[in-house]
Amino acid sequence: MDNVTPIRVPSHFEREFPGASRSGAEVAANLIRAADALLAEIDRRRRSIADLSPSAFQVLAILEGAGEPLAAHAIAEHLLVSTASTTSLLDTLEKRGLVERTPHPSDRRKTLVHLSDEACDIVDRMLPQVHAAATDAVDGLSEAEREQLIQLLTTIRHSVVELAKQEPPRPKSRRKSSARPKP
Amino acid sequence: MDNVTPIRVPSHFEREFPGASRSGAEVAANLIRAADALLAEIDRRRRSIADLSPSAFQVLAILEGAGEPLAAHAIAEHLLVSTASTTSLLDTLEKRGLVERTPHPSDRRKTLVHLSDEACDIVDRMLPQVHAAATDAVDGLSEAEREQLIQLLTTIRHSVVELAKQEPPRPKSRRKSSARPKP
DNA sequence: TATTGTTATACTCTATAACTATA
DNA sequence: TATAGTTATAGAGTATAACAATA
Repeated sequence: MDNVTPIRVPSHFEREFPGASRSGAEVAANLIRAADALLAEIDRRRRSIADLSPSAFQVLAILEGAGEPLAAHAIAEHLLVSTASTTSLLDTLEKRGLVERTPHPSDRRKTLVHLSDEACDIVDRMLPQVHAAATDAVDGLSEAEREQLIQLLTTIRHSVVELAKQEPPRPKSRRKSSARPKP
Repeated sequence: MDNVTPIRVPSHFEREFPGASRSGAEVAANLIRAADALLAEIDRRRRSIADLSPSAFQVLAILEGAGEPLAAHAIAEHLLVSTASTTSLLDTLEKRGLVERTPHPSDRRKTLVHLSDEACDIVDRMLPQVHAAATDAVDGLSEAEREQLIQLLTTIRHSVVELAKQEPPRPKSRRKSSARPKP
């Protein structure tokens, strides 16, 4: 009935991919799947409050976190998307009555984006759900294990950030497994 | 120069969100960010080989992993998307010369999807890159730490899978921080 | 000249519904 | 009646390029 076990990689893995680490592949698979499951659960809870896309929620959260109206380009920078994409997101939110755009008082190039009362209400109900999901997700871990996990994940993130600074690397060979099912 | 440190949550967190766990929020944030960084690096490496979307790569990987042509609905089931969406993905791949569709010999409702030689070549160059990313990402961890990490992630995934079976839960209150900047 | 925001256009992924052909 | 696949349509997020208004 309880079928959640570690994702494992077959023993011939390192023969098929010379230079690759089997435990590395297993860590990667388990990391990505765990994060994916958690994100899906968070998204499910957010949707139980309001049917908005993750990006739309993010815009609301950014505005709420700022505690004051922001110019559109500031939102674009937080989201790491283009200003044109942000315009499109804000159009959707404005149509739904969740944000309002007003001219900036001193710089007439800018538009200030405000949260509506309904949007504030959505964020106030959404955040406890999100944090409850995180709280429940780590229910099976001791405080020591949580801290250990944070450290291990940070080590990985550190390595990946370093990799991202380099060239996409040298090609490596692959040795195809000999026996392959045939049509 | 090396600025990757654990993501932390402010100390007033549990006051603002009664019932939520600060360490849970920290674990969640670090988990999601680490997975996101790794996925971005994997995607970057795949794109250095061929400019295809993650879904398109997944179709190729599914077909390669099967070792034989698959019917379209089988691909849809692996991808967890609708058959209509799969048709669209296959259309794109076919236009690029990466897959070919042929009629199923015995069941004339079905279409068999084959990888082209070019697609096989792309997958053969792509997989070593993906596995090298995973290998490099865990470079800083001992084998014992890797195994420990896999266990911790599996515990979390287990909890989340259980949560996903339940109703999206009871609303919880939020206590807004007192001092808020004003426009 | 640089910045801000919008429009126009295009592309991807995804979905549902309606439909055809086949089993 | 059920299954396989396609088409039609729609809506989301995202991007680039061109543009207007303002600094």
